Amino acid sequence: METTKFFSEDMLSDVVTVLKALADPTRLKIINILMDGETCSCEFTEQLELPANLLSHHLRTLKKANLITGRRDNVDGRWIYYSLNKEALARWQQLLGEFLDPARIEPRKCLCGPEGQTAPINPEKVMIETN
Amino acid sequence: METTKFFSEDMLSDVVTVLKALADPTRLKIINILMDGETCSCEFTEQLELPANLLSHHLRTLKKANLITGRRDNVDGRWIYYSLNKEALARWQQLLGEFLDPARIEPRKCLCGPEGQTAPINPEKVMIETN
DNA sequence: GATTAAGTTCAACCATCGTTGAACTTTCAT
DNA sequence: ATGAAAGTTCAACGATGGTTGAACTTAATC
Repeated sequence: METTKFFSEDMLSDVVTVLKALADPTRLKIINILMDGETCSCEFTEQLELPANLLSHHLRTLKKANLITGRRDNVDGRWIYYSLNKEALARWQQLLGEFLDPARIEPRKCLCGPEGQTAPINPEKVMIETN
Repeated sequence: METTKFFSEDMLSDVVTVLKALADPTRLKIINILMDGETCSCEFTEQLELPANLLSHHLRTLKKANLITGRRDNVDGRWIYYSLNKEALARWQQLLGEFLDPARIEPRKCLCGPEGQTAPINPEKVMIETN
């Protein structure tokens, strides 16, 4: 008997990648800053006080998780602007919301242990057996 | 000028703890199995094919994140049953859902870069200046 | 072309984490 | 008490990941 899988095996890897990308205080702050709209890296270094290379590393991690995108400045190509991937965010909000949904929890109790053997929780079965 | 914080500083650590607890394929599977209701560890070892100590380690991580609870069998105290912490799950579903909400993304563009200096995006301001 | 500025990449370090095997604890059975 | 079973804890290993400083790329300026 196999449990119904929520995430397919190939999707599991993506889920873990995104969750790992989210599981860092600096990157959570980056995402929150990006909620204000397209942002240049000067705001990151100002608000996060990170060296440029470390900021680059975290942005790279978020990029690999497909959570953000970057584009170069039209006037001065040295500058880069970063934005949240709105579609990806919506997708993960939805998927994680469904996965964590407490309504999915079933009231079933495990019957394979000693407790389930000696004290069945099903009242109907008790009635039938005692008839 | 400071960005509006979504997670308070003390809460940030809890968020990271939960996200790190979730960011592992085995633990995601454990959570999904627990969606079927209270479960003894025999189901875990059967479905996950993990050595007992490794399973114990992952359950411990989920416990520390306050995502699951355990209780001993009433008949045979050697057995332990695990359940999802429904309230915690509901709370994180809510919080992560709000945090990731794409509706929070504002359309603002960064004006501090070269692009913003030479080509203002505000049409009104352009009208006024050319008048 | 040389120089400066914005970002990235690289190598190295250190901490964390998943994994493993063994020792240990707790609980029940004989 | 002795022994077995269910879980936990411990120590060690290997891999991953955040951090740092230096070298490198790319792009604009002189």
